[in-house]
Amino acid sequence: MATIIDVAQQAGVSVKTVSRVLNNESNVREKTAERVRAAMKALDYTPSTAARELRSGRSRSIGMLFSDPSSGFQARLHHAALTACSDAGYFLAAGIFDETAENWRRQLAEFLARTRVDNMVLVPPLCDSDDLLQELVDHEVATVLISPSHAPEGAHVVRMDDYGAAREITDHLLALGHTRLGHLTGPKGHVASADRERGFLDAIRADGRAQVREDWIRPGLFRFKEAVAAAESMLGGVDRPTAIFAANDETAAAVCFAAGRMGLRVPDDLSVAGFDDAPIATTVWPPLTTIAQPFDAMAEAMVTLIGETPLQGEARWCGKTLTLPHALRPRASTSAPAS
Amino acid sequence: MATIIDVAQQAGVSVKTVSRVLNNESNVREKTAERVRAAMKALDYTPSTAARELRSGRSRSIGMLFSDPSSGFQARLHHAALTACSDAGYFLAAGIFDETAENWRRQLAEFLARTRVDNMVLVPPLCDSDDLLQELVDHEVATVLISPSHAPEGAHVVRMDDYGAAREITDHLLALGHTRLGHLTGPKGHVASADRERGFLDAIRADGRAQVREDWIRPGLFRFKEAVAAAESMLGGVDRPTAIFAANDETAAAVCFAAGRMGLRVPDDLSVAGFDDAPIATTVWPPLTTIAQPFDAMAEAMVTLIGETPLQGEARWCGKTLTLPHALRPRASTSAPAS
DNA sequence: TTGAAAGCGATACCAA
DNA sequence: TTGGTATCGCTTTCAA
Repeated sequence: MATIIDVAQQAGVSVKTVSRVLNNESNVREKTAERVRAAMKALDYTPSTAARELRSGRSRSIGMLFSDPSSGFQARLHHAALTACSDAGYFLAAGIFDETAENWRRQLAEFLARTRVDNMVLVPPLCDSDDLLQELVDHEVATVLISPSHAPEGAHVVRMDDYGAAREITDHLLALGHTRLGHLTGPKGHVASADRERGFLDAIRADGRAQVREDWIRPGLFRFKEAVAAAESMLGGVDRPTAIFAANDETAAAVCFAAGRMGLRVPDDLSVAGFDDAPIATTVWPPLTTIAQPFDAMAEAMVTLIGETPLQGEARWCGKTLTLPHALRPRASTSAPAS
Repeated sequence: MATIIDVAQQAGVSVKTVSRVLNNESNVREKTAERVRAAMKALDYTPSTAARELRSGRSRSIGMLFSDPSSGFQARLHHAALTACSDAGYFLAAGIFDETAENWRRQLAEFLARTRVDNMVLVPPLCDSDDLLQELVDHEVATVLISPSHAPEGAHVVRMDDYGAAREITDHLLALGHTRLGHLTGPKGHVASADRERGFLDAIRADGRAQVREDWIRPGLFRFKEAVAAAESMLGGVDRPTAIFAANDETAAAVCFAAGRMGLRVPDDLSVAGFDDAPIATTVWPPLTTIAQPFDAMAEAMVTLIGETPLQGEARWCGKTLTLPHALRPRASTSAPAS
């Protein structure tokens, strides 16, 4: 494997000049830089990460902590982060972290010592732990929070607009002609699903034609079983909604399940919309109309933010908030109501 | 952060001795080693990965390539690998790899150059690409294959016993008293699901009481929609199975869905069993009886194998095959048939 | 704008 | 069983 010395010889310059080109330092004549780049390509040169890290003290790794990597949300974010890091030449150092463990501070210290990252990404629900963030600040680790409930000082935030997305998907149902709309909410205390409920309500009120029916807003709690029960009680009588928006895709699938059990066909007799564009949205039949969270864009934004964050100084702790655009995915589970 | 020199001074020995302790070399007097370990603990010393990698040329990273990280199987393996690596002090360098891309060789070379791993783990379906394995051998990268269709020369294999697991879950249904058993197969060419079908058939034949009914063995193809159709045609007549074993959990969920639509209750009117213990197995209601793949054990085995693999020499290419025990997870979706 | 030399923190080789 | 010293590939410092 070629080293920086080989490149320097090939290009007829000093190693320092090669290093300058490698780090995009400005004070290199363009012609020289060109020659160096050609030499790199000719020798198929890749700089040694180990050597760079050793000497510079800074690592090309970004830390990412998961509390429950089997959760679909975290897994998808993980994947997106992997891709984004790989594209930007970073390394993703993922770790499992148990925030409820007695010795979590020690766990964290070990992770930091082993990986030597100086940037960290926290995904829900870890991103809402102020203690954890404080500990990271104490370790001088700059942090990006993904979709936190609130935006604390001293951390960057990357999020999507749950409220706006919920309005949009509700508007989609209204535009199809539905005026009898039900909603399955998420768990209490889950800020994103509170936003989704608000979006649902505001969309209906803004539209004017439909009415908010308190008994058609029920807890789905993000759980299949509870959602089936809620949907069944909502769909039981003759006076029932023609469309239901569930706060996530699992509970939307549960609505389809309940509808099937009651002899209602989706979407002919009942339109169903979900949220997240989780794998289940396209495994069930019919596939679910839903909101795709901008995982890829979030991951890219996070890498960009980290790239812009200086290694030290005041500016390191100036948090920015980025809100990324989601996408409505209309699929076969929603259609105009039967007249 | 403390360095090896600090530790050496604190312990009153040379750096080389500290290095020996660090690497568990045998030729250190136990008393000296003890003193060194005490010094390490006192100084809260963590060796610099960068320096170790730079000097030794070997990396503490294990590469893992995914073709589709959103697949549940790959995601769960990824998680398990993450935990196992973290426990064993390795780093997991995960990468997205597109085996169908024109320039896959270049992709691979870049991954290897950037990560400098000398051990790689391949998960399905990548683990069945002989070209990829050959390329890794050419790059001197020792490889562990997870659940490959066949065991090629020059790679370790870690797998589970799909055939035995299918027999076991079928025996579970037989033991409950079912004699009318249906099966939803996976896609053609998917070796694991062919094994599952064989296990199903052999269990029935060995039992003797039940009979194999060709028309109760239908393609589920691992897809919800197809599985719903297959289940509906199987359950349509009065002459229908009292239990169905689906080759994975998604299609087992589809069977529940179809049953609900036809007014059959699970498990009272129909027992349903799946395979994989995927998230959907516990999201749907009732939760599915299924087979848990030994992801954690596989990941640990993979790390152990890699730890035992020498860095060079003939022994590096002697493949071992490890078959790990699965677990039957009896849940509410199966019960004795109504008499 | 460019280069020479020192050194990051560990391991390897050879010597004691 | 132990220690001294060169060295891995790069960045940093200082000088030209």
